[in-house]
Amino acid sequence: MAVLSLAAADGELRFTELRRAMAGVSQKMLSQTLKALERDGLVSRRVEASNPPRVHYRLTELGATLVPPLRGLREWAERYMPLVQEHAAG
Amino acid sequence: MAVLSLAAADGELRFTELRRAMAGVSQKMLSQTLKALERDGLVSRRVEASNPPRVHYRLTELGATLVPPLRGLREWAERYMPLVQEHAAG
DNA sequence: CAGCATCCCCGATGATACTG
DNA sequence: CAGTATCATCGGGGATGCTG
Repeated sequence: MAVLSLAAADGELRFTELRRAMAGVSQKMLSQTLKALERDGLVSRRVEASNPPRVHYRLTELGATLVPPLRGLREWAERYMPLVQEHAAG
Repeated sequence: MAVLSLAAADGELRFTELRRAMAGVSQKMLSQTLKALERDGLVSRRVEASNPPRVHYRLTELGATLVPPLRGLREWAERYMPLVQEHAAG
């Protein structure tokens, strides 16, 4: 989800911008997720040494390769999750 | 993963066949997962009343729509996970 | 064979508070 | 602003044993 938000931005996003883009995700989880994505080489992190500091995230080339498959899943969910929920309910 | 195994079989699979196809998944989790997939309308279940009983699973039409996006993810993983692991290690 | 029931534990996650 | 640290919870999931 963070990957898709960064892809949609088509460039860099700051931490707080990501938080806004991903409502319902706690700061802790977003922080952990970004650290993991960075460790895995999918996202790169750039710190702007101002006051207050600004931290910018962007997809790496490797991270960008993940975007199409993730989009496929999200599109499936948007199209079919209503049917799934209907079946699960009834 | 169960969905992809069923798709690969292009028909029905019995419980034990699914277990074999998905090494590393406990019986409990496979059972829970299949029940959830059935509840969600992605998988259908057919009980052959023999002794011992045989239970067959197959994808529904809705379940089949999920196959292409899942294949996309799996293909990404096969291609790029080695790079991810290398980055995470080094 | 295909599960369900039970026990148990650990790790993921939230809430809250603190920091450079 | 962009985190880290600490505490508490709670549920996912393994191990095991039983059953129609």
